[in-house]
Amino acid sequence: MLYRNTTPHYLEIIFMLKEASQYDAKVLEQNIQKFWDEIDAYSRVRELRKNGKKFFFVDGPPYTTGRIHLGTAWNKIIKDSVLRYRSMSGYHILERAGWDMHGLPIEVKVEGVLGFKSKKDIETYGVGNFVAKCKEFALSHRDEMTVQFRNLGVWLNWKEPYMTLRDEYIEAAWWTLKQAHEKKLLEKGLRVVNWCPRCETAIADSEVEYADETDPSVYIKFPVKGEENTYIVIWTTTPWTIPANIAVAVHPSFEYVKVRVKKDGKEEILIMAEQLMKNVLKQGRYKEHEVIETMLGEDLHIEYEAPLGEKVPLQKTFSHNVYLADFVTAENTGCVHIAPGHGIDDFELGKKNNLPIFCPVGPDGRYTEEAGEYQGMHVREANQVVLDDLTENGLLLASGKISHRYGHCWRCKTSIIYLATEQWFLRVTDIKEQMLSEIEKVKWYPKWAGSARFADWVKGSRDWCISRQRYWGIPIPVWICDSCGNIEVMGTRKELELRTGTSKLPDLHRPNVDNIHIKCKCGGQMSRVPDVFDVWFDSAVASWATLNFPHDEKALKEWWPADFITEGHDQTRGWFYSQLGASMIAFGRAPYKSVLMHGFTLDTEGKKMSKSLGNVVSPEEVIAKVGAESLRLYVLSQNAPWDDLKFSWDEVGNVHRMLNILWNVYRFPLPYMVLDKFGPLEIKETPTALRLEDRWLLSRVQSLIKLVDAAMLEYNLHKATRPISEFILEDLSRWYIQLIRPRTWRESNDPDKLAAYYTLYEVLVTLTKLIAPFAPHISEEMYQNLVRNVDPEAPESVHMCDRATPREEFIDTELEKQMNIIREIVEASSNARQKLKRKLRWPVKKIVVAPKKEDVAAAVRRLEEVLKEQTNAKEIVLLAPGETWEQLGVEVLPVHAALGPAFKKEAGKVLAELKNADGKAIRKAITENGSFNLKEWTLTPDMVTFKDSIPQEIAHAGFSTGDVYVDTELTHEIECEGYAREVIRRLQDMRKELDLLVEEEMNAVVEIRDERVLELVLGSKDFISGEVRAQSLVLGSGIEVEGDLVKDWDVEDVKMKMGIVRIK
RNA sequence: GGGCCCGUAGCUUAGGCAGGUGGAGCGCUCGGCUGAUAACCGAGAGGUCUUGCGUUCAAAUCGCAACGGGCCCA
Repeated sequence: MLYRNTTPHYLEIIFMLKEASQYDAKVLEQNIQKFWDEIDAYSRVRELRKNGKKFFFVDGPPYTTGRIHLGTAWNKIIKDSVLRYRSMSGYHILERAGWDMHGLPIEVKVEGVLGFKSKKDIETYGVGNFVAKCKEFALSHRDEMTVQFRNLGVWLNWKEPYMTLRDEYIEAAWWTLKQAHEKKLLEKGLRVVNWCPRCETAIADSEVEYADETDPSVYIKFPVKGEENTYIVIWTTTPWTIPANIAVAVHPSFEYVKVRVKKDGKEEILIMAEQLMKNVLKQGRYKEHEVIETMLGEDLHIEYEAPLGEKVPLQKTFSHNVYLADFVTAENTGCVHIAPGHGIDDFELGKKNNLPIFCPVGPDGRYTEEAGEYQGMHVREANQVVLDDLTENGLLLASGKISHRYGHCWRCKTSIIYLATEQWFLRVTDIKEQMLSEIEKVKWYPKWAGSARFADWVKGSRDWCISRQRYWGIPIPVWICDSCGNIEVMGTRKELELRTGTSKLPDLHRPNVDNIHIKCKCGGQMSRVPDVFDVWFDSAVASWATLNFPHDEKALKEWWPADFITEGHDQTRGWFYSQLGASMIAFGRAPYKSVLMHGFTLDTEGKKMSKSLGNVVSPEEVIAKVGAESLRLYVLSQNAPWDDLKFSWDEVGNVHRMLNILWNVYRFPLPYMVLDKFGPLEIKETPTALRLEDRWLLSRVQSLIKLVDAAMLEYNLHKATRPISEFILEDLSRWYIQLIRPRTWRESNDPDKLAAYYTLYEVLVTLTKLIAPFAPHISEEMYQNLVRNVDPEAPESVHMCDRATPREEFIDTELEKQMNIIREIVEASSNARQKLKRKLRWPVKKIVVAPKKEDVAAAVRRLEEVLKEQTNAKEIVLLAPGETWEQLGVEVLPVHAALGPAFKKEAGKVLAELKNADGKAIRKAITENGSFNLKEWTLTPDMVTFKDSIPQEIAHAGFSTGDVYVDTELTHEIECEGYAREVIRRLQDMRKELDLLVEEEMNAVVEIRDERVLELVLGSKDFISGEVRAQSLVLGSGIEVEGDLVKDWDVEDVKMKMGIVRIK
């Protein structure tokens, strides 16, 4: 790792430095993050852009439960990359990290710590004490999570995050509710809500989690009034709701039947949907049946007796009838048990028909006094008791079990129940149309996230129940008069203080605001509704709360609405929705202009990561193995952002390898540049000595910038990062670095070498800026060394630089295409070499390129030198497009099926002659004249086919637009060089084994037993000495070999013994 | 049960909107390079593009259905 000079930049700064040979991500990242802290890079970058175009981003606040997981890491990495890119593009970014800190999840955790079982325990402990514990929990977890996010290199405003527990935030929520009240969108009402009997609170639709559970599946007979032994049959999975039954619903257009059935000698008449009769009779094990009447649902006018009337006396005061409903489906019996106090559809039907909303169950899940004999029993235990009672009454037709998806409290996992309770609602159904039209104005990435998914959810949404009967949350700022029922909503702390005469509330949480009363106009006393807000309402106001509205109206005018937000697809029903709802109420428009919806992280099998499956991979684990940078680039490049990400260690490893190669590419030229005192600042103009390969790389990097910009415009982070990796691997590492190696070794200070330095430097600096948003650490490291160490005037951090922009003067797309062709030819030639087992170390006499098209020929002509070097060929022969190489023979392949019938007995002779005939002549005659005379026989085109025959020492391989022939014939010159290189490579290998420095000299002895080979190698003695830095080199056969290291070698079946000696 | 998305080589994926011979990386096998070197490079084998039906001269691509996975809802 290089020593970084962090002293103020007026001091003369040294020069580029060599880098560590190993890419150690962890050390590098820690150093860089420390460096950012030291110079306060984050704040200075924001300050630097403060005159730029405004870009307002709202961070979807993670819930402060503890550790971050891979999904939250991905989420923040996307945010960070987008914001860094925007910042480098000149935008003035406003963003605060956000924390969601209220609500049931934390209450449940704290209850767990304190060993509480119910709300009573909390009340005994004291609401103030409990709330203090919750606050402490939220704050400490926020600190832990902040560290984890920062370790990912995520730059958000961590110093001034918005927190839902702060008074300013609470006031934003209060203010918003006041708007709802003023616009008559706030309503208190009796509704059936999802209810958690453990937490004793209403739960939002969006808080209900669905999971499989096994429940009773029972068929029950309700006795029809005035008709003996006649029953209407219903089906339910919640027998505990039978004591609250008020009605039965049927579908108006289904056919219903009255069936006479017999079992155990008893006869009864059952009513059910015609199409479900078979099922019901099977369930009841009725052997005989007879349909006695058929009618439509709308004609079914029936009154029946409450099935448990004698147990629940209140039931005797209600009348029970059959009603029509469209929601009835052709399942089970086609007759639906209706308990308006315990079901949403039931409730609606009850309201419509003025039925009593009978709900004999209390908040704790126990039956109330209204339930008669069942009073005090918990509904969970009631199922069996109710079934037993029904059996006793002879009303249970069948009883079984069913496994189905059922709603649970998302935090404590208790099965929810439906209860009719008094709750506070936001009437979002009144503004649904406006919400839908706002959705269309927002830019969604991908499109379907808004037009299909979100719009669909909003269409089906109901009024939003915002009240919770809990403690740790924003208190609902509604005061009601005890005597006249008048309502007042407090919009701010100030308003509350003015209205009540109180001041110096420690904060706005419960219980501080609980015992404050207001005098009503009517003279009565007003008290606060004891409820707190649904937490989703907290985060819903984030976009203005983060701007400190309502206190700071100026900020709202300048920044709001948000330019961009991004969250996972679960937030469709969550934050995308809650924000839209609250914002429509408060401001009448969507609070965001564009939304990127991203996916979920799954395990390699594509399954959800969960603790119970044991397949969870934590961000820390990944960082510990390969560093944050690899994780960042992995999650950005692996998938399209909106697809789910199947986590794979192998792929993470590939990304890490790519970064390692980038590291190698970057540090490769440093020793040479340092040695040569290469000064990039001294080069004011593009060097004239640029080779074609230099111009090619310069052009490639400009094209890359354009690709990245185009992808970022659409938040296609995968399409931005993949081409970068490809450029690093293919263009830089595999091609350009290989091409310029000989140039960098040159010891003189010639323009050719400088041109390579210039190119590599220019490209690496550009690349540094280009990758900075995605890989902020390694790019900073490279920047500090390549730029800051050379130019004290340069911005202190790469993140303070402007984004890389394409330099048009370098673009040569023609050259890029031509280089691609050359690369294809090089690949084909190594393919061909491999066929004849001729290593690249051995030069070849010539390479013949047979192009199919002129552009291939043009590429070869233009880039001949590159081609020659990379194929290690002494000569390149280029044929005209379409031309056949004259050294290829033509093999004539006889078509026996045609020759046989034509020449009969003589066919054998013809075949024999054909073998020795001149293939080329035959092909020429056949193609030009349509026939060929072979002695006395005339050959026609149907009798022969042709194939190019390739001489033995020629290796052939095709590429997409041509063919390559490699002439592998050995000459004296080639053998000299080949063997010399074999010897050199082995001596180098031994040097390394002895840990000799690159420039360190040595003495060497090489014994070669084969006289001919010895002769060949002797001819290259000086060449070898130079390459391996040998002061003395002794070559011979039968000589004594000794030294600091002695090794036996087998070089292409020739035995050699080599010894080298370190010079002290 | 409904909505949306996804299903391509052993693994991770490109291509799909605009139909015309399916392209990578990893792994595997074989080879190369050796002044990036506890690195790097090349080649080869590997695919009924989940299944079925349809539209079309032609379907991985368009349509319908089924199956499997994910998120959301009932």
